[in-house]
Amino acid sequence: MSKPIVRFAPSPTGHIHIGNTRVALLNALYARREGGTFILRFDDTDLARSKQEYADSIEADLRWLGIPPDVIVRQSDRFDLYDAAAERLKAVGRLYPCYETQEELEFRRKRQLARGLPPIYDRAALKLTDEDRAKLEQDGRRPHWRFRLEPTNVTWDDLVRGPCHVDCSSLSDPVLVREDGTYLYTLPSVVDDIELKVTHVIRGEDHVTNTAVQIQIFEALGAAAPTFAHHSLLITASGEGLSKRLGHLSIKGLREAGLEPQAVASLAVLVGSAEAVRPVADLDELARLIDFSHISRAPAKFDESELEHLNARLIHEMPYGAARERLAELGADEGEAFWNAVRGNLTKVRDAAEWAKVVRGPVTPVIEDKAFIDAATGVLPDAPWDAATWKSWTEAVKASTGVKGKALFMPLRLALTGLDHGPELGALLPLIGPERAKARLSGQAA
RNA sequence: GCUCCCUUCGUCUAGCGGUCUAGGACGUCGCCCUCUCACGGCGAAAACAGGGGUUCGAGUCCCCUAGGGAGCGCCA
Repeated sequence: MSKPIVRFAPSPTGHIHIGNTRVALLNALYARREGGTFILRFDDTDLARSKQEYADSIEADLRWLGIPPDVIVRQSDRFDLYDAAAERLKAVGRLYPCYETQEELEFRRKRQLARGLPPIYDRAALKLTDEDRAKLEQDGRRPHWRFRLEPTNVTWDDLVRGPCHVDCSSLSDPVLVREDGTYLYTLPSVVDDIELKVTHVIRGEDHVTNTAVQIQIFEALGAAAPTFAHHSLLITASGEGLSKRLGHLSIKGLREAGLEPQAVASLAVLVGSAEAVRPVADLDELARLIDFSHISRAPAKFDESELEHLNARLIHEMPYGAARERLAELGADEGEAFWNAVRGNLTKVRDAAEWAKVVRGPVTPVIEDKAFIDAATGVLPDAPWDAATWKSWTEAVKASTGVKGKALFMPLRLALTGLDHGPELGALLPLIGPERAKARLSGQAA
């Protein structure tokens, strides 16, 4: 089998969210695993709503996720192609002009709905004579163009959903070209899939009905339809669908919240599949876990708070090398020993800054029993300090004061770090060092 | 309103007629580790939406009901 060519085709009319990310990742990772090509195609035929700002943001999000596209195309650059395809469809009688206004259509839909009928276009325009059309044009009416569907039961074998069928006699002939001559998404999508030799269309199940229409267009254009894979949609824990309104679930928002891209990717790819949702640090490994036949057909409820858990677990095993650059950006790069000491206490990498401050200071010590702390200071081992220093010191304190257990350790922790919780002091003490430790034990902020 | 899809522990799911007293993961709870909070280890509780069929036998097949999702745009 040849290398797959896939595409992620957002319209740049907003920021992408975790639901879009699922589509992007499934496409990109599948292509990566199979040695194929991942195309980012901006479906920006709606010039009024598309914005460069959003296109830039989508590209940045994909890079952050670790799936930069191999190819980027813009539908707004490709109108010639669509014009040619439209002409071809007109020539074979599959694209016909209609003159109803949007108000008329809206009215008819409402009336059909009210009578319990599906709101389907009645194809009145097909009955128009040349004279009728000439008269309408004379009156200043401009046509929009519909694709004439064959009333067949279109079937395909979906990689996720298995055998699928849609009865096209229950569908409206789709409008392909607007009154102002611009294109709706349908025709450009099919034309580009043909032109770009897309082999697999991987997208959400909201496109299932569109697929039947598109298969007819592929055929009308003399092309073979690609393979389709329609995955289930994500819904929030409270049961609502995802929309662009959910700003905090935008990739931008998640990034700004300090989450790791791998945490987001792991959830987006694994939820709603037979694979256990778990943090996968390596995108190649995540790619290996994709199995279209094991993606559920039911909508997957996902819990945002799971993102934090995933993130924490990712960080607990994150090697210093992977964290180093980020720590430096935070001004919290205190070396490998520091990272290994604190990572188990972190939920986000940025939280390391708090512990860097504990190590580096200044820390305001908390001392309740000055006599005890003074006694402990008296038996402080000489420099240099290492991982064993804490143990030998606390044993000396125990021997000289008779204090043990929590009563021994907690006052020392509070004096040294100012906090009642945190990483093991055995690891922290050498990082704090004799100078700062002595100052803190004497009650000074250091 | 109509069409399509779906319904197994709290959540994501395994299950494709007997191997299911229903398995895993996350979460929860308990125990262990331990100077603290975490991490880690071990263990426990926890589900076949409801009702009819078919069958020797149903989580698995069929029908109905209920619930959920999607679609029915001169949006994508």
